[in-house]
Amino acid sequence: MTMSKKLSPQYNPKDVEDRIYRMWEQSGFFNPDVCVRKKATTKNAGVFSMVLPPPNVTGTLHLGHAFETTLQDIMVRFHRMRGERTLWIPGTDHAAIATQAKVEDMLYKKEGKTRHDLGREEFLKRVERFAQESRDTIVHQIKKMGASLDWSREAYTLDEKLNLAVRTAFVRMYKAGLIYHGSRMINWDPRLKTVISDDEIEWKEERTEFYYLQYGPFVIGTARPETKFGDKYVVMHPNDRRYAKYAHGQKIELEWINGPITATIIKDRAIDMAFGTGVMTITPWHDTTDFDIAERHHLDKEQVIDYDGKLLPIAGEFAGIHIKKARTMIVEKLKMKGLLVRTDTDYTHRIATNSRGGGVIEPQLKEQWFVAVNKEFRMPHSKITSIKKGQHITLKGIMLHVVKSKQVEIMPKRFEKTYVHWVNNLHDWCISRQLWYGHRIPVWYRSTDTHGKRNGKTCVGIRPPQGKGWEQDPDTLDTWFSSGMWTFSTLGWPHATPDLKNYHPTSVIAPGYEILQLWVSRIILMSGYLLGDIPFRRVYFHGIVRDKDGRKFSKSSGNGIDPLEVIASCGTDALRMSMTVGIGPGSDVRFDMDKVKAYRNFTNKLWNIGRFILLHHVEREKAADKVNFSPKQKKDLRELATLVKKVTKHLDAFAFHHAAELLYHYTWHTFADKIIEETKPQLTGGDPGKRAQAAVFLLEIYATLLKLLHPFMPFVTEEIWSRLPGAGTRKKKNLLIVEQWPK
RNA sequence: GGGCGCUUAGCUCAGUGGUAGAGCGCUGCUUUUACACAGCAGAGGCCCAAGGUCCGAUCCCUUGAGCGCCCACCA
Repeated sequence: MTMSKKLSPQYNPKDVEDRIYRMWEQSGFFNPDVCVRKKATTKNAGVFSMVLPPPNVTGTLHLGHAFETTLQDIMVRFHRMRGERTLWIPGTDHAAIATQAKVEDMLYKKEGKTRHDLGREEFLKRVERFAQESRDTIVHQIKKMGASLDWSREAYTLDEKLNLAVRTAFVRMYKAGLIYHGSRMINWDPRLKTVISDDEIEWKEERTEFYYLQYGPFVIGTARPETKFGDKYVVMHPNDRRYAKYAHGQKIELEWINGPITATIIKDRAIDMAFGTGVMTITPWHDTTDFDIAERHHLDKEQVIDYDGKLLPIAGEFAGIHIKKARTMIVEKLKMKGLLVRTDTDYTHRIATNSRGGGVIEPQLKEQWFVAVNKEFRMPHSKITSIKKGQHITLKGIMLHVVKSKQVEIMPKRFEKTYVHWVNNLHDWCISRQLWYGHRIPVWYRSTDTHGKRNGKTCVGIRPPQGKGWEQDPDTLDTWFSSGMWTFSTLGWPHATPDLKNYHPTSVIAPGYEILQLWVSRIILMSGYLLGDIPFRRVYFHGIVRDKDGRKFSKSSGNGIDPLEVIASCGTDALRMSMTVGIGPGSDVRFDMDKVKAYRNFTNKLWNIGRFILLHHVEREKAADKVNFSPKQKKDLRELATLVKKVTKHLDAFAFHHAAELLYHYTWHTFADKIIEETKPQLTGGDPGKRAQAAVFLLEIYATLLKLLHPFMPFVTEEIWSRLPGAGTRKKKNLLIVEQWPK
């Protein structure tokens, strides 16, 4: 009776959660090595391993992270309780461009300075400081979610350990010819002064004017007259009868923006005869399509816009003017010269912006480092089924093969199509960035001429070369290059560590579907080449958490909710349940505080069932260890056994929403509403033996429920568990986190 | 222009080839000694539309409508 007095009629998560989490941490059970040592599992037990998709150190976590963390922790706790050697690795991502942009922004707002005012070294110190603060906040938030991560293995994508992995990867891929330095069309952000990859682009619709210009005998259409200075090729379809009298290669004299020029006729099938006038001029330096046409016909390519977004001398009187300003001026001049035929005003087109900073992307022809995805190479080693060592293959080939052959299973299945489609259309991956925060490219040059042209020696190596005069490439690597190695760099690669041997390939990875291209596919690529292996057996994609009205959470709409606020008002267990029940795999979630409250009520219900049972605990003391159950009780226990089977089956199938709902329903509407109510007369009756028998019976079911509910609601279940007397046949009492999963 | 997803109770969403489910909300009763963050009772649905397959469809197939997302170099 004494214990029950301590229990208040309302469960108060604030009194419980931090204490319980500390207890788990001190127990060491988040670490599988400790689990083996303390006999919570064995050396030869099966393995369940997973990496936490590392959050960016750009600030704080949002409800999407809470959702993601919940799903993963459910898996991890389930597998740990099943006695598997369970490892879940935490960490954070330096998120090069996002973090740098954020710090630059703050620096400018607070001090009016740019990164160049501070210099590379000082600026990086600032970024490091910011990253460290973010990392602390994030770790705190993750712990508040109850995540049972092995903090002794925490990693950061910029750790020296991971930096070695990155350099090693770069060097190996370079030597295999899979990383090359070359001049290609890239996406240039004039604001952040860096290149970004195709996948970092965010397209925005924009209404602009569409101009029809007189170009000699032709009329051409354009939305961007400010790029047209260098246009000296006019292209049309070879089958276009309207222009049959013009021959490929024919020269035409015409009056253009800044005076007379000689244009050359080009016939190319890329032209859409039905669009506009069926004729266009090309700007090969600043447009992918135009570049391809120019390549096919060996045409000149001239830069028109510089890397600050200003026009170059080729623009004559407009040189030095920013393209934003230049457009109206140029249109004005065209009008004066009578070259403007007409203007459409309701033209919408899509402009590319940098999703990490918002700058408008200007395509440029520029030298960068790339990963060649379509280049054939000999597989250096392979654990992948039906790809042999020495076999000729491409990176794209590996990426497709492991998924199509189900060595990597994508769930829900519909995302497999997205993956395959994306990989099929994959272009070479631009991995260099003109940023300061990130992994420095492990390439050194000697003797550069005054124009910055490398006419001397190049050294690509894991360590700096010996001798004088070597200068390291100033650029850094795409943040996804290092996070693409996350599943194995965190386990110690390139060293052959025990962790790598024990826990790789990982069992599952559970990111949001929006990160399929950016991250998941990159890990498969990197792991496929560098380890000749799959990085994980399963990808379980979850959806996006939206607000009550279905909008995405974002800073601009000011609808962000801090998970910690929700936890403060309803507790972590309630938040976790609300992000589990009723959410189909891969579907988006609308966050609703009312739903959290509903599960806070459930948490309280579970708590009060415990209170009630403990109230009658004294009766149980007098009972024999083993009691005989009545036929009705046996029937109830059989029903419980069925529940155990169903819940286990659903968890194995990643159907967390089903498992949670079953448990919710059984606990409340079968156990509390029916079984307990039916047992009450016996429990409060005059026969002490029967009273004790009833208490044992209820405790039997309740103990099983606490175990089943633990992955979903770890705090309240562990707390109640710690107060329960030994139930049924249990001899020694463990922490619930390592209790054996019911069979 | 391709591809994908969604359309089920007032709201948010699960779900199944055989008379429809949850949470919240709503109505009525109950301050019963675990819980009012509760209990009991209840109202509420041509499961988007039209065809087809089937003994039988909300679930499978076809077409269409509305909404949403992803991908794509239309100047």
